[in-house]
Amino acid sequence: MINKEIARILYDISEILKLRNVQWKPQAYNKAARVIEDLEKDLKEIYEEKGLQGLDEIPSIGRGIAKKIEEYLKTGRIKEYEKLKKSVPKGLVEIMNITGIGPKRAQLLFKKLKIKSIADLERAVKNHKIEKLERFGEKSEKDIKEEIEFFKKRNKNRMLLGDALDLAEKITGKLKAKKIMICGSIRRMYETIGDIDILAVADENLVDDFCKLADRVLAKGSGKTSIIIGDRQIDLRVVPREDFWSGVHYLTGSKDHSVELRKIAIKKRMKLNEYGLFRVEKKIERRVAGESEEEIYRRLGMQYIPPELRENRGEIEAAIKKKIPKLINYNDIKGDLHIHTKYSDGNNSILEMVSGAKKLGYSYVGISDHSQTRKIAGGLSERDLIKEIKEARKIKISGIKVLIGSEVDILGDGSLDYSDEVLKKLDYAIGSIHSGFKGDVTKRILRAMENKYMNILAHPTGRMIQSRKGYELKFDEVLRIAKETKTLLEINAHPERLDLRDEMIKAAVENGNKLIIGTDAHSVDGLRHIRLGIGQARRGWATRNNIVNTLSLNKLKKIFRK
DNA sequence: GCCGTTTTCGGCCCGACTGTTTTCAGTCG
Repeated sequence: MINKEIARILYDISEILKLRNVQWKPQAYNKAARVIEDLEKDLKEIYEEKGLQGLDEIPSIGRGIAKKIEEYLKTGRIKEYEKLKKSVPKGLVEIMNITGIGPKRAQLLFKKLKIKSIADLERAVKNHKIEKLERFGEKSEKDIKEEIEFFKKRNKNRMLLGDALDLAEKITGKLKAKKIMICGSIRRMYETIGDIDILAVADENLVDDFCKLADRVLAKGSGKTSIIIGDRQIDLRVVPREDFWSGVHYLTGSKDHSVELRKIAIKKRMKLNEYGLFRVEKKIERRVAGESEEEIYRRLGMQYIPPELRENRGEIEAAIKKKIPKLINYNDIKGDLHIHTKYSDGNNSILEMVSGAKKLGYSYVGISDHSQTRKIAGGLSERDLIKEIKEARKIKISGIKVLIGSEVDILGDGSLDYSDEVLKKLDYAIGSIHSGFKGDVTKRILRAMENKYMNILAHPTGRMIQSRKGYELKFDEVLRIAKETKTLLEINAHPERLDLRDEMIKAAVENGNKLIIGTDAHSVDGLRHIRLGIGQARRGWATRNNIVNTLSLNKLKKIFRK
């Protein structure tokens, strides 16, 4: 997608401008780059439809940047960018990737020591040239040395939400505090995580105990401590009890959301920071909110905004108009229907998976092993499937009903991997694309949805976070036909998938499609990932009504009859 | 460079931590 390329250029321009001591513009370019990165629609498409005007209408993009985008779309380059690149030594921007080195220090290093790459910097450290510079010293040199080492082995990939959540909970589990909460992008259930942010009201020893977990301590203060574990940064902020919720709000972000709220506060002659919301009168500040997040939003004249929506993607406007929907809750799910067992490529028996589901408090559970063509995943022949159906039908555990389904491959021509005769014996069928990503996948999916036995379309885009882009899909078409054929769209909660993505869930919700959250669990442990799917659903503005496995089994069965 | 119920000009979020400082600049999130 061209958006990523353009965003990268704008980021680069922002960094170069910083190096050149240009005021304000770097922020403007940075903001525009972030907006473009997050944009659903292709810039090329927008430009073809509405021209320069269309680009200008995108928030944070004005005449200047719109013209540059136009130039890039037309010619594949931006003259001013080429010029800017030549104006600073290549590699100087790279140096700013070293933590602790910003534009000012990068410039100084270049001016005094002719340093224009990380390799140069490393040599200078070795020869103890840095510590002699003004405003540098022994400690700075040592820090830079460590940061270069860290930079080299740093895994630049962000963590998957599932992994980050597990790690964060492991850390908070080891700490003793009066109050403690995981904030940041984890609390927003963003699909990938950079740093982990934790806020606490301290017990004695909290900060010391936290530092004992560290491989490296980056900063240790009474309010803010940063450590590295493995190749991950974890920030701990400690606040007095009365500042806990304003602190949580601040640390949850997103940054863009907070900045927007602060601007609104200023217009109302107030000030928002991590200590609360303050009314400012004659230079005297009086706290008017901060006991709770609800209070902060209320005093700003808007509805409460749940963390999963705080991305400055329209939620603030909606909250002012009191149009924030009541999102699905984390305890609303009554059953999980995307589950694998030993019959195909799962690790546990049907009985073990059902017991695991029962422990989660579900009232029903569905088994869905792979179909015959998926040999690599232990796909079941028709005979084996009939055997599995028999076994599943025998399982009786009080309080939980067992359904038997299948995750059936959608074949190259859009037909399903079992005959209708076999599909008829199942309680439900999930259709999946597992191969042939290059072809016309939309066509295959549309045809498959016409099959009256296919109730659910699994992981609709086929993407794997950070490793596979997913197939080209005419999503509007899929939404339309899914609605027409009463096919449910899955929100796959597997940590590597989270498919549908948040914006697509929102589009589905707006279009009136019904959705279902499934874990794709291959073990009992995998069942707990349902919360990732719920988080994703919430990020897509989904309510209970949009998600069918919040319904009782009887109501769900009615939906299954196509 | 972007943006507008104080503004089409003049603002642009806000505070913590660190090192080298004698009151602060630079960097970070």
